[in-house]
Amino acid sequence: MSDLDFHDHDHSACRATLLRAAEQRCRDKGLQLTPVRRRVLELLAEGHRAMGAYEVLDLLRAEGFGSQPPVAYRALDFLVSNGLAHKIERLNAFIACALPGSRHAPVFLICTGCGTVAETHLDLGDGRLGEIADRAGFEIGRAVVEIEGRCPTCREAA
Amino acid sequence: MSDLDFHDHDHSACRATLLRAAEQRCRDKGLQLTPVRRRVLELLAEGHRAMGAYEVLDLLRAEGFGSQPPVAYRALDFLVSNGLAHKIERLNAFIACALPGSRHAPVFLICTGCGTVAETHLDLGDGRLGEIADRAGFEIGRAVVEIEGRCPTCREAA
DNA sequence: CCTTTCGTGTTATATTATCACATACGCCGA
DNA sequence: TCGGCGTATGTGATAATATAACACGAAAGG
Repeated sequence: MSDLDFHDHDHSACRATLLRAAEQRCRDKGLQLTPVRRRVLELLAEGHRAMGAYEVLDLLRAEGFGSQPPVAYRALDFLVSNGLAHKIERLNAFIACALPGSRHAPVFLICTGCGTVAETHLDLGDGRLGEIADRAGFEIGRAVVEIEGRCPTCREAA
Repeated sequence: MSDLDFHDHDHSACRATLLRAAEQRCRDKGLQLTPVRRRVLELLAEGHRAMGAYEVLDLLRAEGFGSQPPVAYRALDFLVSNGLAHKIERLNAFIACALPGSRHAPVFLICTGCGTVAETHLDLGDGRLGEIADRAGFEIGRAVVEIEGRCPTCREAA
C-alpha cells in the first residue's frame, strides 16, 4: 500500500496510531494535549476528512466544551502549529496530519468528486521548487501545495 | 533577468504589457474586458502585489463603480477564471497574472518580510508532483502552490 | 419586436476568523 | 503560604471574507 491512498486502508487503526503519535509528540516537546485539543484531533481523525472550524465547533459545543469560535480556532491553531493537523487553504478547512513527524512540506490531493483529501509529503529543498527558490535567492519557509483533481474511484465512476 | 524577480524590474512596462496581453486574450477568446474588469486588472497591475477583494472594492467605489462586494468579486472571478489574475489562497488576496498565456501551474513565492509576491510556473505533469499523482492514480486538475519565505532583499536586511 | 444572454447594480446574508477581556489552574520563587 | 506568572479556557462582540437573490439595462439574434 502506498502512503497515498484515497479509500482503502484501516481507518480505525490510523486514527489510533495518529492519537498515539500526538501524545508522544506532546510529551517529547512539553506540549499540553488538553481535553479540547485532544478531542479536536480525535474529531479530525474520526472524520478522516477536511472539516471546517465551525463544524468542529458544533461538535465541541454538543459535547459540553465552549461554544464560541475561539474555542475551536485555538485548538486548531495549536494542532496546526505543532504539526498535528494542517489547514487546507483552498477549502478553509482542517485535517489531521496523516504523516506526523515528517519534516517535509505537506502535499494534499483533493478530489473534487468526493471531497476526499489525501496527504503526502515533498522535500522542497531538492527538486524543481527548490531550484526555483534557489535561483531567485528565496529562502523557503512553509509551503502550501494543494492539488485538486479526481481520485481513482471518481475517475472510474465518470 | 530571471522570470522570477522580487524587486528589480521595469514596473510600468510590465503593467502595460500585462494589459495589452489581457486585451489580446479577450479578443481571441471572445471575452468582454469591460470597464470594471479592466480597471480591476489595472489596479492589481499597478499595485503589483496581492490585494484583498475589499481593498479593490474601495478603489472601485472611489472611482464611481458599484460599491458592493459582488462588484469586486465578480470582476476578480472573471479575471481568475480567464487566467488574467490569480487568487493567493494563503492570503485571501488577488494578484495580476505575471505570465499570462502560460498553461502551467502557477507557483507563488510570498515574502513574509515585505509581502512581495513573485510568480513563476511549474509543469506538474512531469516532476515529483506528477509522479506522486500518477502513483496514486490521481488526475490533476488545478494546483495551488504557495511558498512563504524570505526574498533576497529581506534576507540581507536580516 | 420579442426573447435571450450577459453584465452591472443593489440589499441582505452567510461564512470564516479575530479581538478583548474575565476566570481558573498549576508552577515556582519569596 | 502566598503572590505573581504563564498558560489555557471561556465569553460576548466584532472584523474580514464571500455569496445569494433579485432588478435593471444593453446588445445580439430570431
